Amino acid sequence: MAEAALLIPGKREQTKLANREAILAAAREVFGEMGYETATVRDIIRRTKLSVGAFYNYYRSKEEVFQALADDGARRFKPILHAQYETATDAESYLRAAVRAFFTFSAGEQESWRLQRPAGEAVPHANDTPEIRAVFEEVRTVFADIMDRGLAPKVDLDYFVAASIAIAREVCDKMLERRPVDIEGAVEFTVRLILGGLPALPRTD
Amino acid sequence: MAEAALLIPGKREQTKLANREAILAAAREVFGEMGYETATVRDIIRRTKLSVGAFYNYYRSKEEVFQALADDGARRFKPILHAQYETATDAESYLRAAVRAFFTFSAGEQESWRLQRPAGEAVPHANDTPEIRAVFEEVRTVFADIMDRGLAPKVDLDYFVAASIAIAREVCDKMLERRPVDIEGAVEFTVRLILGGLPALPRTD
Amino acid sequence: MAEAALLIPGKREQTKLANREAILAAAREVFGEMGYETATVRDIIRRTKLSVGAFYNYYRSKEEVFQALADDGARRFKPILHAQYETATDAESYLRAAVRAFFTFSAGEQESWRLQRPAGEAVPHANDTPEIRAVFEEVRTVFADIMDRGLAPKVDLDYFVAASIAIAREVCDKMLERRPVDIEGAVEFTVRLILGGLPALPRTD
Amino acid sequence: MAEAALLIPGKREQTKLANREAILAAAREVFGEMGYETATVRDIIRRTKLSVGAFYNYYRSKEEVFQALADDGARRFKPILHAQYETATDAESYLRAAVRAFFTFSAGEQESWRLQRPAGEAVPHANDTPEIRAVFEEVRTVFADIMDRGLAPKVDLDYFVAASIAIAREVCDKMLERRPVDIEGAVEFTVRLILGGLPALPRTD
DNA sequence: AATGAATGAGTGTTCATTCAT
DNA sequence: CATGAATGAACACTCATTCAT
Repeated sequence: MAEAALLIPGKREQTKLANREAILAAAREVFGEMGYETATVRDIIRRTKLSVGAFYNYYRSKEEVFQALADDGARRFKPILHAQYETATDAESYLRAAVRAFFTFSAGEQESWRLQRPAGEAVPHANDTPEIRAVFEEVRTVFADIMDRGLAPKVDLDYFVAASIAIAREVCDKMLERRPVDIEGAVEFTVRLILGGLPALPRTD
Repeated sequence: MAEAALLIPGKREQTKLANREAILAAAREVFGEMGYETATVRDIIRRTKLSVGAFYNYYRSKEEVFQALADDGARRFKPILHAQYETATDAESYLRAAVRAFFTFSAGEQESWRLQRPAGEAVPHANDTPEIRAVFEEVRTVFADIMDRGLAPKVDLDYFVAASIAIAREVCDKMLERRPVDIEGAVEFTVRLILGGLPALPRTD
Repeated sequence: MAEAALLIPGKREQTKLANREAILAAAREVFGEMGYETATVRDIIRRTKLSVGAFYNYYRSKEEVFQALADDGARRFKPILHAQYETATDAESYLRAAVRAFFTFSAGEQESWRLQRPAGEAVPHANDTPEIRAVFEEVRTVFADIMDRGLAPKVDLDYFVAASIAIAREVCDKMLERRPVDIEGAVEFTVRLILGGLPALPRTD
Repeated sequence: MAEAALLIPGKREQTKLANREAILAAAREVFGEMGYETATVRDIIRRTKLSVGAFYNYYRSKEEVFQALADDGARRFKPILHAQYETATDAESYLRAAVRAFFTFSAGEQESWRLQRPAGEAVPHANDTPEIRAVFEEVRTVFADIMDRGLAPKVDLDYFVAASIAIAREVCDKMLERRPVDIEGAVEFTVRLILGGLPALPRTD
């Protein structure tokens, strides 16, 4: 029985997991709708069967659940992104696959992160979220590799990656505002802008 | 002496102006460093020789300084932007001038909007500031005009403008992080990426 | 034991009730001593074992405790007043019973509403409290009825009721300042003044 | 010239006096409309040609102007009241004259002290104002004298004076709410109620 | 004297976090 | 572990009063 506990989770462990997940889901909604600062812990647990106290059993702070959310996104997205690289044959096919993965992922996050921005608050583009940072690092690594292997001209990598991600993020935003959501159109636009611009950039080699 | 009073502002008037400016400057810093929600009025006046009460002599609310800040930026930047358009002969020269103006302006804003992010808060890219919105509108108008006049291929204007601004903003950010700040290099990179990508984009005509 | 839980309230429930009552009592004192505007929420909770935050667990605002206080008084006093009317055989016996009820009630409110006036503030005779207004309405209705039934001469009802209540209130005040508190003497004085004066008043029929 | 200064006031003294009076008048309005606590010094000086600073040249505090207001009323009303006593031949004629004087005075105070009560605030019946207290003392003295001289039955003077004043105040209030304001009717009602009730009161001799 | 900007303690209220049950 | 009442620092904002001009 003690061994079993290590393998199959007891009811206790299951509820614990479910609760963690419930809080995370509620937090995703709430942060999306109101922004980190405006959202209160009570707003989060209200969308849950749990109590304020329980919240603190699962996360040490409001801050922590925010990080968890970000980490969660990164954990889910990074492998997808890397898988694209493994199977890609050239820069274009990698980029297209990666952008498509990102857009699909974002569209799937539903209107969760769709915001209804409070007054004049800064849009939580969450540029510095571990989630985005992970993506950033992955893309950077991949492009560095691609350029190293001579599959693309060498350019200012920092600028290029930052710009590429910015394009993707912004087009993604606009895409999600339209009905119906046209992922393929947005992917095409993004990829062509990035790759079309690439050869025109100042070389660094 | 009595006549002079009509022409040159008294010391009082001068201090008042200086105080207004001091609060605005402090607010620029504070909002930049902590974001609108996180920043407190006390944070702002702490960087000032003034008291809480004085803050409310100059601005009716925290919200109002924020707006004033935004308006101020828009007021200063939009004419510059439009002037470029008036003297530009083609899309490229306009874009180059506009981007250069934006980068120079931003560099001039010093490290005011330089950030040292608090905890896990969303970076105030201030996407929705009237300042940025004004820029956005101006750029959009200009590009619509350019495309109408056949000086550039017709593409999805919404995506294109959003992406262009995103590129500029992001490259500008990176540029400001480097020492020395190389405005011309950043301008060149930005313009080439945008205009290089433009012909590759899906046409809408 | 489980069954008992259904019948007798848990300790928690009891403390909550006690706290509500404590806040109400403290508020009664504080508003009595300083008036609504002057009294601060902190003044109230200071007379309590609770914290500022707890106050807002029980009442949504300073305004709400004030209303609760008023409603509480009205709820307790109005039925007493009306019961007197039901059992009274003539105007005098009703009036005497009602006045006695009011004086007894007021004496029972202890020195709660006893005041030790701050600076130059208007004494909160609380003329406009729902409590008093309820009394006012009740008395007015009864007297209208009495006059309609010819049990008393018809006079200016507005003046008469206002004057009667003013007399009662003022005599009550003075009564409470004396030691020992002589309810019967005060009742007698009040009733005789009102009913003695009534026949001398200008008729309106 | 130095002597003249003692007799006829210079321009300086005249403006000073006028300013004091202007503040007093504004304060009367403002306190009447908003109540002592709610009214701000700025509310007062705003109805004046003066500045905040000037306010403090004439009165040391908000509190002081309130007192001054009360004293002013007392100073103006007390002589009128006493004069009635001097010329009165019996209790009734004194009372009638005094009440009429009071009602006329109050009606003359215009809607100044007519209030537009803020939310649930205690009505500033200003029971404890020096003005009212002066009246109270005068009436008390006169009635004590009248009873001593056997011109009226001896009753509980404290109760009687308090009740009489309460009646007058309340009927005055109601009178001022009606259009047209009928001073004589109100006087008649008040006097008859008081004097009609007087013989019925418990004797103390 | 007159001005009105400056001051800062104080107000009602919120909310992340703790802790007794 | 779960609960939700308790806590108190913090917030935006007000206002009587002071003080440099």
